[in-house]
Amino acid sequence: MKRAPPTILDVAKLAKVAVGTVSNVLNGKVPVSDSRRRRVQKAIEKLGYTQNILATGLRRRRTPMVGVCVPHTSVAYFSALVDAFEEVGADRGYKIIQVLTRLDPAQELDRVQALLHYHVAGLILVPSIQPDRTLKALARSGTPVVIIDRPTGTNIFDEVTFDNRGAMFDVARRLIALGHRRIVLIVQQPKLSTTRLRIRGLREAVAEAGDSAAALIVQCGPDEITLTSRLASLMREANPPTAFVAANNTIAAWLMRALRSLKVDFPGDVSVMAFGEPEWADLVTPRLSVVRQPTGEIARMAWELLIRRMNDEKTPIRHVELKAEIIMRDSVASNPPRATADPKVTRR
Amino acid sequence: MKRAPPTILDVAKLAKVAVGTVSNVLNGKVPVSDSRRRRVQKAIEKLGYTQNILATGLRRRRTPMVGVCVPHTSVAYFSALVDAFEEVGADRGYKIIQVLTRLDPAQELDRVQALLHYHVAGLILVPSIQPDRTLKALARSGTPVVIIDRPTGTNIFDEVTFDNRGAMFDVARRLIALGHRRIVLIVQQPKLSTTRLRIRGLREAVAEAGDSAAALIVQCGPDEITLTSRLASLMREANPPTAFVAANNTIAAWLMRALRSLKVDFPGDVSVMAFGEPEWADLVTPRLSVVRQPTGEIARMAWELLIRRMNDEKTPIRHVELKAEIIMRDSVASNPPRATADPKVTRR
DNA sequence: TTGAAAGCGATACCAT
DNA sequence: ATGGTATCGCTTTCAA
Repeated sequence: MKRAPPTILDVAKLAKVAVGTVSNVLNGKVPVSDSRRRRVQKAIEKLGYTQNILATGLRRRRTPMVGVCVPHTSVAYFSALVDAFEEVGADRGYKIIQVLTRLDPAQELDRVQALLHYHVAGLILVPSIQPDRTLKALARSGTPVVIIDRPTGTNIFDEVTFDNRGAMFDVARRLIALGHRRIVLIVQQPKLSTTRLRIRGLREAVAEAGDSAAALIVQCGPDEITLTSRLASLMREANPPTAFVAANNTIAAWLMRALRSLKVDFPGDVSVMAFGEPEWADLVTPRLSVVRQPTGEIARMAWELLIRRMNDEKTPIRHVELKAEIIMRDSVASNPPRATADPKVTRR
Repeated sequence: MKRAPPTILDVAKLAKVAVGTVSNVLNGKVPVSDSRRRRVQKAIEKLGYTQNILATGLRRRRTPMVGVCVPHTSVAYFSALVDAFEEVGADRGYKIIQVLTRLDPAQELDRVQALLHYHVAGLILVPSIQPDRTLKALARSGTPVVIIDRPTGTNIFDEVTFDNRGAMFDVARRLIALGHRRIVLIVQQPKLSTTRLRIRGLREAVAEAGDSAAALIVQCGPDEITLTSRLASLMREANPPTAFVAANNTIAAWLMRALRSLKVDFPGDVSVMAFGEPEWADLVTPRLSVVRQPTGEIARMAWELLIRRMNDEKTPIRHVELKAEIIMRDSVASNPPRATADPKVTRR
């Protein structure tokens, strides 16, 4: 039963006007007399006409959609971002579509190029470890872009990030104040700009504490098993770490399972923190302390910058850095453990 | 520095061939002599030419992208599906894009129509509560579609679902065998086809158990607070329920927090189960028992059906129903609680 | 095989 | 304001 969908020409014929007039009614940019406008609208209604975006896009060299590119949706932080953009981006008729870049520079380039080939009006990107080629393609295309979460170190795009260095610095300081001296940061991708900033923050805090404190960076490997075995050997060392910070909720989950299987008690023997706020943070025992990233704010701000840039390609470039919030729960305790109410259990 | 991107015409000129020849090289459908083919390829290389999908799509009335439409990404089940499709769909040059439908029939229609206007080659949809208009639009468009997760009750699209009725039936049976007599199913959307099937499964199991057993359906409302207050009054009743089943991980998290704030001990006083397998299922105490949906299989099967239909629009319609897996962990216990190893604690 | 030319469905400019 | 028409970049006959 499917016949060819009606075109603007069909509408024009039925309304007895020129195609240009129909186009003008559609886009509401050029004035059209009331009588014709009504005729056109009636015809559109009758025919069930809908615009062919491909044709429009071909002509206009731009289609009304905005791409949001994130690595995965399994990391709660990213899925929160995606949901937040959907919430915020209903504006002005832009349609939002997501593509997944999978931590892989090649796939990132591929997916972003696909979006560019569709001549999207704008694009929001969480860059991968090695985004150079993607960024170059983006710059060459002239498409409005807002980079989020991971600073590129360049000054060619608007950016909305949050203060990873500062957050990690604060976290480390608090751990140190609680008596922790060997702090481990578990990362997935050491080369990521955010990872680097976190490492820097950690090192700074440790340096501030003097010789007694040390920072360790552990790369977690691709799966839980690998992480577990790394932790096992780490905990067997002479002077094992007493505090762990996981880079995201996935690693946090691996870490907690690993600690349990290794019979390392937390927060008794070690303290645990994570970046991101998964829904289970306060469901587990002990409740997980986290660095809560301002996803809603990031999305709102990024969208705002994107709109601005889509309206005026040459508005000055802005880099916005937001603050994260540290939420301390039971998974962090002092080290060595302090005396409890029961005097017999006193240690130290 | 951005000049107009090269077109097929530029390539043709540089290679001194007709545009049609370039097109033939590009699509590899019509044979082209080796010498010209090489010239064309060299020219493409030199110019950095890339096809304009909008123009191609306009001509072909179809673009090489496949849309995946899910409600949210915050429900682990959906984000797992999205990731699985990305994994599976790298095939044959189709690009996958996601759109979010937000549990809202209007937004669903809107987003799906946006995809249709781009003349996507195919579409995978988790339908909303009231997908009628969307389905109609889809059917009219003639676009290959595979429905997943929620059966439509129609026979116009391929479907890949899993056996919600059977899974719920089995779960209820096991709970009943453990002595539970009042079983609560907490749902978000009572009208959803999957919800209905689960309710049916629950009712059947309860009926089988005779008069002693009862099924309760609780609608959880939009947030945790609402659910908590509903549960509070429920637990105050004369004959409070002893088993809860949550429809997804979000509700499971709400439920667990609610029970804790109400000081209801589980699995002591009540048992808890959930549909879906969030990463935290075995991190919480007690470890959460779940119905694990076969996301990978669903994605694989759906993709296969979609490819089949994209290649042959009139292949017979197939409905595939997969089985879920029930994973029992500590959150489910017998009721009333059985004697423990310690004889003094024996109850009943 | 290859080249020339007719659209695909819309926009935008140019007269009127 | 309105109608007519060139044009966007590509695919696809149709002849040669």
